[in-house]
Formats: sequence, structure tokens, C-alpha cells
Amino acid sequence: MSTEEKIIKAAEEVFIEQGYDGARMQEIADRAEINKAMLHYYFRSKEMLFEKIFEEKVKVVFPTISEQMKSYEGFTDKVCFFIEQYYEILIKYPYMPFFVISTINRKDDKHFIKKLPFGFIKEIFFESFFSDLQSGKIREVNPFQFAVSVMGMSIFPFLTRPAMKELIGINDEQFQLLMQQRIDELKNYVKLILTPTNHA
Amino acid sequence: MSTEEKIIKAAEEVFIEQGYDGARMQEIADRAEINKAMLHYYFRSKEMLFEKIFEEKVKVVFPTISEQMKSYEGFTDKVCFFIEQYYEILIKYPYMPFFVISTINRKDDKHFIKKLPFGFIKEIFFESFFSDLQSGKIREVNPFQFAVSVMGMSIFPFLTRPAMKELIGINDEQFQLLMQQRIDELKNYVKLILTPTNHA
DNA sequence: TCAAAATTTAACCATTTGGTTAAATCATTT
DNA sequence: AAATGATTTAACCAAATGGTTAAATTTTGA
Repeated sequence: MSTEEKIIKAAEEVFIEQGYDGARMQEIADRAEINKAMLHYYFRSKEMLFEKIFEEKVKVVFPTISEQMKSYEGFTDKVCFFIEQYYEILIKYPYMPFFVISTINRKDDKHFIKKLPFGFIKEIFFESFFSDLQSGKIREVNPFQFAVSVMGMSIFPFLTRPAMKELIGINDEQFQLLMQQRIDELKNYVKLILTPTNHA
Repeated sequence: MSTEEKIIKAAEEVFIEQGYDGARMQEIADRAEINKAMLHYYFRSKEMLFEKIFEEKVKVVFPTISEQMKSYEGFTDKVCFFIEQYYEILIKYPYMPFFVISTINRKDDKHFIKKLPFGFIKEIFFESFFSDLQSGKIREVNPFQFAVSVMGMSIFPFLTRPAMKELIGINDEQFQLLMQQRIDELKNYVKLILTPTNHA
């Protein structure tokens, strides 16, 4: 493993665990088992190192989904597939939601927000929505509010993971299992919301 | 306004804006227009000052709901009422969700989690659930997953507020309006999920 | 009224922080 | 092998940080 890779791995860990303000350059150096000066040699400053990590992590997490999405025709199927695929990522990187949320909530630094690939959300949640609506395949909901809801239902438990672990007394393994079970539950909710009432 | 009140007000602002690690005692002192030594005179340390703020804020936000809740009989009505009431609070304190989430995600400090009044959630989401389920008034969903979903749908947009403001180009006022509209949308989702299918 | 207690101030302190520098070591090429 | 460039180290630095102290001022109560 090259020095640069060691730094990135250590920086990922520390930034994710401690947040930007909580992270210490010395700790990153220690975990990478290198001299602190090396951090600045490879990535001029703390800010630039963070930027690197953020960009990389976001790139990994977001756009992996939209590829196969296109093979699904109906809006409901698309959303269900999104949940399924997204949970695969979330279960693998359960700390990512908090990392992203706390970054975009950082004061005076709106430029991180602009790095989020939100095109893919539009793609998922607006593409086949209107055609399915017109053809009566789905119920008339507000597509924006619906999108926020699906993302909220999906992501929220990962933001409250420490609390859930503590309060209902579960470990990482059990949490993972709960989230696995959650997939079908959420897909069911989506179907119940979107399936039009039968006016027979 | 007493010195103590001035400190608390300033500390609230700074901790909420900057987070625990980002907050500076000097900035709190400046905003309160007092000497930095006063902070330590009134609240021995940064940690204890934070604790005070956290406790107070949590107390304000959480338990205000459950009072009137009891007057609602059915589970669906209870949940809808919860959403309505909770949004009143959220719209008033839109920064609270991130404040709480980032606190409970702080490493090595699980004791903040224990201060969250989670009894009231059980009260809301489990109380009339089973009786309504048995009498066939609601569909069979997993009550835990459902509770997490309702909270997720409700809270999530407030966690992504900076991103929403930036990405869809709205200001605080417009955000507030969107959230106001969201109430009915969410209540509708809840009804669609919980109302049993008519097997006539 | 006057002493004791509470409050406020300014100067100070030790430690930690992100960052720098210049020398040393290692690798590469000629 | 010598020179060149990349990498690594140790020592260092200025600024910022949370916290302290002792004196000064104000408030209180007997």
C-alpha cells in the first residue's frame, strides 16, 4: 500500500468518525503510520485532504445506482429497485449518511453541496413519473415530496443508528439484519402509496 | 436579560451553528457580550455548557407532543396528529434535527443518547397499534419499521435543508411553505399505508 | 453602614492545533 | 558512481484554544 493510499484510508476513518472539526491531522498521521509532515506533502492542507475524501466517497456512493435503473419501465418498480439497490450501499457504508449530512450542514461552506450528484435523483424520481401518472398507473402524489419521503424513510435509520443501538440494545449485526428486513417493508409502503384506489 | 440567560442564548446559537467541536468559547462570549471567564464562572467547562444547552433544547422539543395525543383514539389518527404537531415544532426549530443527530453521533459520548426521551415515541407508536390491528382497523405493518419511517419522512428534509435550499434554489420562507404543504402529503401517505385493503 | 458574598474583569497559562522548514534518505537515470 | 528528483524525517513555529487566577467591582443582608 502506497503512502498516499495509507493516508487516504486513515483520513477516511478519522473524518468519518470525528467529523471535520473533530478530526486531528496528528491522528490521521498516526493511523497511517507516517509523519505528520507527509500529510501536507501529499495534500497541502486539512481542507484539501478532506475535499479529496469527500469527493471520493460521494462518487462511490451516489452514482452506482442509476445504471440498471433504466431497465425498469414503471415508476413504482423504479422506486422499489432504487430502495433495494440503495440499501445494498447503505448497509455496506452505514456511516455515509451522517458523513454527508454533516458536511452539507457545515457553515459557510456551501460548495460541498454543489458536489452532490443530484441529477441522478431527478432521473429516478421524475423520469417515468408523469407518464405513469397520466396513464393512471400510479396515484397522484407530489413527486418532490414523495422523493424526499422515500429518501427519508431509507436513510433516516442510518442517521440514528447510534441511538437505535443504544436504546433498543442491538449490535451492528442485528442492526444490519433489521435494515435487511426493512427493504421489503419500505417497498410495500411505496406500493401502497402509489397503487391507485380501485374505483370499480 | 441576566448574564446567565445571555450566555445560554449565545451558546445555543453557536453550538447549533458550529457543532460542539466547531464552537469556540470566545465566540460564545463575544455574542453574549461578556468576558470569556464568565462562561467558566457560570458553567465550569465547555462540556458542561453544552450539556446544559442540549438538555434544555431536547426538553423543549420532545415531550410537548404527547399531552394531547391521548385524546385521539385510533392509531392512524394518533400518527397523523403526531405529524401535524411535530411539524409545528420542526418548522419553528428547523435546525434541531441536525443538532440532535450530530450530538448522538459524537464518538465516545453515548450518554447524550440516554437523555433522549424515547418513552414518548413508544407511547405514540405502540400504544393503540395492537388493538387497532386486532380489530382490523389498520393493515398489518411492522410497528417499529413504520415508526422509523414516519419519523424519517418527517425529519429528513430538515437535515437536508441546506442542500435543498441550494439545489432547488429556495429561501427559508419558501422552505417553510414546502414543509407546510408536506404535512397533508405525509398524512395522506400514512392513511394509504395503514388503511386495510377492502376484500369485499 | 459595612462587611461578606456574588459577579465581572483583564492578564495570564499550558496545551494543542495546523502548518513549515531544512536537512536527510531513498530511488532513478545517465 | 554521481547527480537529480522524489520521499521522509525531526525539529520547529505562530496562532488558537480551553481554562485559570487574582484583583476589582457590584450586590446583598445584618
